[in-house]
Amino acid sequence: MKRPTIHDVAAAAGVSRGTVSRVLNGDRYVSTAARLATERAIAETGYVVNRTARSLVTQRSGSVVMVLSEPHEKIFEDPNYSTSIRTSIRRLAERDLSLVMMIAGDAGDRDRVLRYVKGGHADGVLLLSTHAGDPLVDALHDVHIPVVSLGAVIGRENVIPYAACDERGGAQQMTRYLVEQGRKKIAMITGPMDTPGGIQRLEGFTDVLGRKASKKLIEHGDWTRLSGESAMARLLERSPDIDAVFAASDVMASGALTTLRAAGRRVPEDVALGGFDDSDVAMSTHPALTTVRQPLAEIAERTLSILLDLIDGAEHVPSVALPTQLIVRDST
Amino acid sequence: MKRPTIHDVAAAAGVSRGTVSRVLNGDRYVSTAARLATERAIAETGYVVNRTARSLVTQRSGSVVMVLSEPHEKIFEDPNYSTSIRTSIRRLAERDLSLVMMIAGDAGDRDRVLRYVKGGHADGVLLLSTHAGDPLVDALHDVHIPVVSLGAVIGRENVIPYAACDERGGAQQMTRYLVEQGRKKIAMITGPMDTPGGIQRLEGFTDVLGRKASKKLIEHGDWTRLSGESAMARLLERSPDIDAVFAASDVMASGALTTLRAAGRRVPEDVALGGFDDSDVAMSTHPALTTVRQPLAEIAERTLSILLDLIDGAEHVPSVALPTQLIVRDST
DNA sequence: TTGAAAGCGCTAACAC
DNA sequence: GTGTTAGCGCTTTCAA
Repeated sequence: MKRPTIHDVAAAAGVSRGTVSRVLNGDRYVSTAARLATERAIAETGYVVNRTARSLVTQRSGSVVMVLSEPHEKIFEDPNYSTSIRTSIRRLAERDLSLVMMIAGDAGDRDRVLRYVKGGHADGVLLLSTHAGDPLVDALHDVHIPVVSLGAVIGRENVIPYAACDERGGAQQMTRYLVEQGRKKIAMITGPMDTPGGIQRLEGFTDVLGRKASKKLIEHGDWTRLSGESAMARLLERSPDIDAVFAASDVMASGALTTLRAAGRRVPEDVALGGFDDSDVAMSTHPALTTVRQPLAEIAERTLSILLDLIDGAEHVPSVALPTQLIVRDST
Repeated sequence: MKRPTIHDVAAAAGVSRGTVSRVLNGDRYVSTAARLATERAIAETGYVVNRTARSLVTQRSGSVVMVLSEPHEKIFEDPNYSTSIRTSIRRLAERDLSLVMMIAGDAGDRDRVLRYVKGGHADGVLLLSTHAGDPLVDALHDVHIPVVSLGAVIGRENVIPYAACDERGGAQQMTRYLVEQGRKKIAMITGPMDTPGGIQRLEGFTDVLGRKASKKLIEHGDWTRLSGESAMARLLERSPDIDAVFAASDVMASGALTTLRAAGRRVPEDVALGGFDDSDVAMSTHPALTTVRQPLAEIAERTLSILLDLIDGAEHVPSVALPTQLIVRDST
């Protein structure tokens, strides 16, 4: 049999389609009798609203797009995505909103996202890992749709609200700790310099070290394990007497660890190694990584809250930066 | 200004809405003149089709749901998800289908998924990590919607088509290799026994070892690192003279490694350690893990192909099991 | 408090 | 080849 429509329910309940719609949407102008009859009819017929039809008239899609702006290959290499995605799905589901995932790695992808949003198929956009200068950000903003970012969008901090950890403060914690441990020559492996984690963790590093944070002691990675390995190799070649390294992510730290070990350096005896994120890998390396924990689940929660507020019509919602925590393990 | 509709385009092009619809949908009965005028009008007005309106009449949603059946907390702990999700999004986007993600951890979740699908909001369902006996599987099957699973659904192998690696063969490869290396007392840490990876990798293990695969040498984990640690501890306590361990996943192997090291066992000298998946962690442990590579990207591709064929109306599409490859590193 | 009816934007059948 | 038109299933005035 065909799927029952509001029409069938109305017939079964002996009321009009308008009334059925009213009880469906919790309108208060419905008599108890009509409501009861309708509810019974809904149960009997096994009726399920057709969101498509509803969307057509309400102009609301009932879904949110999550845009992953990382180039294809690297997406998800970062273990941090997991928590964010899980949290987003859950929070959205509570509001009966669904999560549509899109990748925006190249121009074609960005175009697809834009068409999708312009087509009115999303009530909000959740940006992940957006790099500075991404044209999609402004394009999206022009569409006048609620947009939020998990982690700041460099250069658009004031136009796209976000929730993030205190990147700079976290990096300061780690650097200060390394200094307090008596380390004299501390190097850093940063993330990409067009991401907040790349820029701000380096800022925190130089905040503490001042002029001791010389160019020679800084290398850039791209968050991958492999980039950590090679950055560490360059660092070691240039400054063999390094006695500490702060990698801007645990994954890169794990890469650096491989290089250090291959070079015959003992960790932490010869070189102390610090990571960032407190992701799963931090526990699986040997020695386990001293790292900076960022409250990922809470960041995701807050990001969603901002988006939902925006969708509910809030004009402007402030961004938030949550405190990090230094987790000392065996690598320092 | 309001978003232009097919009506505006028709007016601008000087044709009827029907004609616009025809060029939009690639109908062949359109004169070149009309087509050109329409295309120009589309460009001029910045028109984007409203999929909602289209869905309402075509009864097609233009999206596919990916259902993650893992209990909430564990989702994504498995690094294998990443590749699957990425591949799915990409393949679907090529067909202009979008990917909606839903979690089905508890009864309420399953109900939501079912309502969504029954509501006609998905043209197909992609199952991930479904456990044996999951009631959602049969419920979904009853809805008569294309359903495919990434990895077999235990107990429903013949009703839900799937793509997977040759789980059993892969486990045989590893076990045989361990035997060939001269290991005498080989233990195994399996996955959950209601998943294909849990069951079939153990089968491969016993296939090779025969009665030497005694109960004493088998422990069950749940794919997490922690479960690998504790399973290893139980194994060691029961049989201190173990000289090899085959963990059904790299993540669990990395947990086992921690326990082995804490117990003073050298890997691989005292105990050889094999994993499964060839995920990122396999390279980040020390020593790097010997493991069984499963062609994740291809498995995901094939899964999507099956689903798309089904959506295109194919009656029955055969499941596939792709060959694995033994990757020898330093842990054996 | 309720019913009737006008669309939301699009596709597809039909007539020309 | 092309225009016209009848819905797809729902919400939301407008009257009553």
